[in-house]
Amino acid sequence: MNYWLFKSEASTWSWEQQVAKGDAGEEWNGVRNYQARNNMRLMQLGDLGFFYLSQKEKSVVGVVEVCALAHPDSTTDDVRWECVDIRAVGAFPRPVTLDDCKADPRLADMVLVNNTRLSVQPVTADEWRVVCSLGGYAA
DNA sequence: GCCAACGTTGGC
DNA sequence: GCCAACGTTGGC
Repeated sequence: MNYWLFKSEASTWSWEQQVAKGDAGEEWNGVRNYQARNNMRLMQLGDLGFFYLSQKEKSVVGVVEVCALAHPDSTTDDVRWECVDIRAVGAFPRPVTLDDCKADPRLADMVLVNNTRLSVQPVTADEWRVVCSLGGYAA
């Protein structure tokens, strides 16, 4: 079981849209970055991830689960780009902001804090527990 | 809206 | 294979 973080802009794909897809989930398409794609190729069914909103909210707002392994991205014919499907598992009672993460010494090495531009990134088990705790989310 | 950081592209 | 130019992301 590994942990991840998926970054989205609310204006492009919001948490509400993700939740509306229900248990069937939706493919996390549109990623055009090799590092992000490679991370998705490493994902296993049942892996969990944070749903993070960039730009305005800059907060982790919920938890998602990988429900389909990496497959070709339906939004392009370019065979280089693949994506997984994810489904919403639960919302954070309290969103955890980027500032919250920066302020917590236990999250000093979190990719979110150190590589702002990577849109699909790994999260360690320790970081997972800390962020869930800050968000009042019972893992 | 600006700009820093980073990734990608393409000429050499 | 290097690197300059360019494009994009995302925090501020």
